[in-house]
Amino acid sequence: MNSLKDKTDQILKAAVAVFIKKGLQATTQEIAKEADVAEVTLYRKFATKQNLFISVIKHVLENQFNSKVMKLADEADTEYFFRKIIENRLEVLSKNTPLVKMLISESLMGNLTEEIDLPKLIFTSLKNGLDHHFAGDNVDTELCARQLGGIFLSHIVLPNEQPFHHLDEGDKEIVIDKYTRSVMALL
Amino acid sequence: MNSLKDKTDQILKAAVAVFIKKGLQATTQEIAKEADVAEVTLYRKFATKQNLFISVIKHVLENQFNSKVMKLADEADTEYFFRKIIENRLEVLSKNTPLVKMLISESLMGNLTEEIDLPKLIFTSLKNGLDHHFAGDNVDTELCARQLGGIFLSHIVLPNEQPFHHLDEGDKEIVIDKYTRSVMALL
DNA sequence: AATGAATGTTAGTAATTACTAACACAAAAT
DNA sequence: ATTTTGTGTTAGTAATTACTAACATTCATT
Repeated sequence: MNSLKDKTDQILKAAVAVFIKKGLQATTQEIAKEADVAEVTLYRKFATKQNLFISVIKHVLENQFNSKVMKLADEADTEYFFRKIIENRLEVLSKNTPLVKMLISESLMGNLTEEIDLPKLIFTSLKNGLDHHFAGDNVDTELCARQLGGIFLSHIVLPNEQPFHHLDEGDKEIVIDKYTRSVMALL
Repeated sequence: MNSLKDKTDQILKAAVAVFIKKGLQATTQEIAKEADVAEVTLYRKFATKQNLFISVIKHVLENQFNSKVMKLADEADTEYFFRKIIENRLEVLSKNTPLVKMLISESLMGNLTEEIDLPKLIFTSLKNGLDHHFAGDNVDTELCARQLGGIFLSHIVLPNEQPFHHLDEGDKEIVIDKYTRSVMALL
């Protein structure tokens, strides 16, 4: 028999894995099995599947997608600022592609817009950083944020290997440079 | 009682509407009700829900997303070429946002990748046009296609009103111009 | 008028699934 | 030692849902 240690983390961890594979349609049965707990334990801790789902999403948003945009926004050099944002976000995204795919999918389906407006989160996180960096300047930060978001989305939605895994370091820098130039062309 | 005219179109039309709202999770009951036919009629014509779903998607892909990219690719002026692609695709997308959201969502969920690889469709449609236009030139058409795709995706996934509905014609041209410059910056 | 094709109606099956109740048990806290 | 807490087990309910069978009906064609 299992120990009596609190199973909450165990459940959350398993739920992430299962929700990534199947989205909100995943069953509590599957999750319980993956977590190696009784199904009822899951209900005792999270009451409903929907609630577990939301908990999982909040959990991963807090722990795995902390944006560096604001920290970088203090940087004086705009080109460097852009390059670093792009570099950092593509890095994070490439390590969480299945998760992000699921999040976007569920968001587009309207399965989490009430509690968590993911597109808005992405967008305003970028826009706030840009607003900070370009404070006082006459820059269309909304368009820039959209463009940056588009670059990231293209790497999630469009077909591709893990970004840059097929490139050596030199080529990778060239690509990020090009992205940077393309965003700067909006200014 | 209803006429005996073939109900196939009626069902397809209703199925589009319902699938847009609920994705593959929509029930045949809902679709039959929306189409004002008996549920069994739907099964007699499409055998399974999955099959109806695929039929619907093939139908809309053929009828509503005919790409102009190839036609424009003959255009000599690269800047004009880009501008026209962007203009046209954003126009089409803005008129089909809910549909495209559903398609992307289901694609990311893996509910249609076997039969229809939507990301690949989008990507290769763009890339083929670019390859044609830049034949012989040393241009990273893959990166360009990704960038264009990113612009379109940003308008689907990120929060925004219908693209350009809040802008007058002059502002709209400015934005498309900026997008064009940003893609040209990749060359 | 008779036939056939397309559709509707009614009824049902079998599987899934979110969620609950009741009781048993083990370990930690008191 | 007793209580409390966390968990497991078994059993179940009520709802949903893809899909089918059998038969009735209506319209168009001949």
